[in-house]
Amino acid sequence: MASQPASMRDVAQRAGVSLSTVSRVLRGAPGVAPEVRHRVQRAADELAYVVSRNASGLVTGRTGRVAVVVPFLQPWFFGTVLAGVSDALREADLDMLVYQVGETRAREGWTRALPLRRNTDAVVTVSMDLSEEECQRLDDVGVPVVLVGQRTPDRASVYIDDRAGAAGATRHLLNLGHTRVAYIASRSETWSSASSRHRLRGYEAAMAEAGLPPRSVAKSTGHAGGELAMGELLSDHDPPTAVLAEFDDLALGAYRTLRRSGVRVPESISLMGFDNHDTAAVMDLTTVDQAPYDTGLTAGRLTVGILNGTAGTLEVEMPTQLILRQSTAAPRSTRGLFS
Amino acid sequence: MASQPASMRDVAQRAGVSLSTVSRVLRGAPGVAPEVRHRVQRAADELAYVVSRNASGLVTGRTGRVAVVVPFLQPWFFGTVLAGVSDALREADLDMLVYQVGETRAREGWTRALPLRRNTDAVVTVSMDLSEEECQRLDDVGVPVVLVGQRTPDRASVYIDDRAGAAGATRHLLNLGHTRVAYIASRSETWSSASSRHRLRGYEAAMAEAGLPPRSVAKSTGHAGGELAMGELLSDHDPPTAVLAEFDDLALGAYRTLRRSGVRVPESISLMGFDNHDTAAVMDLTTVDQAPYDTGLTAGRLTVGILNGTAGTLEVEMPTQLILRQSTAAPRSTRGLFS
DNA sequence: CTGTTAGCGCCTTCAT
DNA sequence: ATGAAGGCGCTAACAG
Repeated sequence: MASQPASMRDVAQRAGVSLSTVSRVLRGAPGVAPEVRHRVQRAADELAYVVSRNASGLVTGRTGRVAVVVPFLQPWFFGTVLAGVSDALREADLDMLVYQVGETRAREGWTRALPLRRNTDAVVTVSMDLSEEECQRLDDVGVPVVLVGQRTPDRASVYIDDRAGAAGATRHLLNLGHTRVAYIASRSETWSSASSRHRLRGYEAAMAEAGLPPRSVAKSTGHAGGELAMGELLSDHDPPTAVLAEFDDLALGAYRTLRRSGVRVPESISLMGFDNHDTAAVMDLTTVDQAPYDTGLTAGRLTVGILNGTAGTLEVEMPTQLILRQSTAAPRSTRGLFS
Repeated sequence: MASQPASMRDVAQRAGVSLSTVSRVLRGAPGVAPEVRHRVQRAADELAYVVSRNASGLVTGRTGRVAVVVPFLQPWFFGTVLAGVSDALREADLDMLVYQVGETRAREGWTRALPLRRNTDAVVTVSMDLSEEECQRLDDVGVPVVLVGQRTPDRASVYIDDRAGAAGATRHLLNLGHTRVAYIASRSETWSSASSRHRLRGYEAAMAEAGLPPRSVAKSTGHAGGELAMGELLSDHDPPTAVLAEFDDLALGAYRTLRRSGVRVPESISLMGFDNHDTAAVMDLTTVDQAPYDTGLTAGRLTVGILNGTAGTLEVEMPTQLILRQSTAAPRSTRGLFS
């Protein structure tokens, strides 16, 4: 039905007022008699009228839309961040445009390929690990940029302290009495993320602090990587009694190898992940939570704040939280703090 | 830099042509001399100019944007569907607007709350299980609606045959030689989804066909529901030797109960899920794949087709695929087809 | 093949 | 407190 959706003129006509009055009412602008305001409101409702952001944006210069750029959409993590961003934008009545960059990222100039220029009020990037040059190219679109999952000085960003999180996780294992604590890192052909580097450093720092030698393996990504890495660790001369993985996926892969080898968790080996993936809960895996939803929410609100000129701090560090489950325990042979 | 982003006029000036020529070039419209076309293109590139969809949409009546409405953004499933939709829309140079309805769904009139009216060329709903009335209200926004994960006669929709999928899964278990095959369903306080009902019916049909009595339990959703349901099944007089769960999450919960009870999978009980969730792979869970990415891709392309008036069939049924893993086997005591 | 003209629907002056 | 005019950046007819 409705071959032509109602326009502002229709509302004005129906309410018996002028266009400007309707505009004022719908925008919540002051200077309209309550009675009139009411009448217009009702006329708009009856016609199921909605302001065309297109048209209003044309004149105000604001689009009422925020672009969120993610490398991939599948992984649980991004969906969760997006949920947070979405909720925050909703509060401010902004729409969310989602761009999945994926493999095109490699290609030079993905930032140009996206029709960001005049179509967005702000850009939020999630885990994009942008170089300074890429950031500048984004600046060129002329809208505020908010970086999620990446800390960059003097830029609006929301991130976790990967280093501290990994160090805390390592200390948890050390406090249990473990002395041979190994680390499974990921390795990608294309590029190593800053987050990945920070976690490794956190582990190394905690080990150094305890005066213990670090031992880390990096095979590939995904649980395949975890499986292989754990295999290698098991063939060490003195296999570790505790293993921390860079993220849950790796830990689950490692877990699989352990199960197959008949090594019991946590009796013989304690295993820890990072991220608090859904599956970690099902598998009773001790891990580090980084609250991606909250990160998204915070980033969304920060974006809104910047747009409204009410933003305070531009750099927000989100806390990480140790989630204790059944996969870690004091080593059998050694006496730990809690045994 | 660029206090004012370049407009079409700037490009025209720089290329030494008129506005319409620039417009034609940028739109790929015919009737421009190759040489001029080239010159304009270059001018646009140099100014990093991007057409304002806002302005062009105002006159063409098309926004260049498609809204995708999902109940939630977190679950793996939706991210995967969105990835497919995103890729399809990208092919057609359309932007993707994402709306997470969440709990507001319950509230009357969520379809009004969304600024869909003049801001979108089409609406794609994912697993929204819309009532006829809700569909009609969506129709009122005056744009094509594509339903994903829901089959509704005479409406554009992309869905899987849940009934056939569940029946096939059940038959797999029957073919292995199982005769006591139970089903774990989900139960939500708020509403039962059509998909949920169809899967149950598929199971029942397959059992009936084999002349066996059905046995189903429904506790709650999530793995908690699976844990409880499996507990109940284990206390049956004649416990099942095979269990099919409505979706992987339930199956994983059930798996947890089995592990705790010392019941071995698949030696003592075969366990099957549905959906082919990430975790199912890690857990070696036999399941039914429904290729959510392909569903999204198909839905996206269908949407584009409808917008271009080149759409063929409006109802697309996506195939499901049995994924055989280690969690199902022939029953120990009975002789099955393959033992 | 190219340029000119008239709006698209709305917000913003400025008058009243 | 309200209305009338102008223009945001672009495309769709026309005219040349």
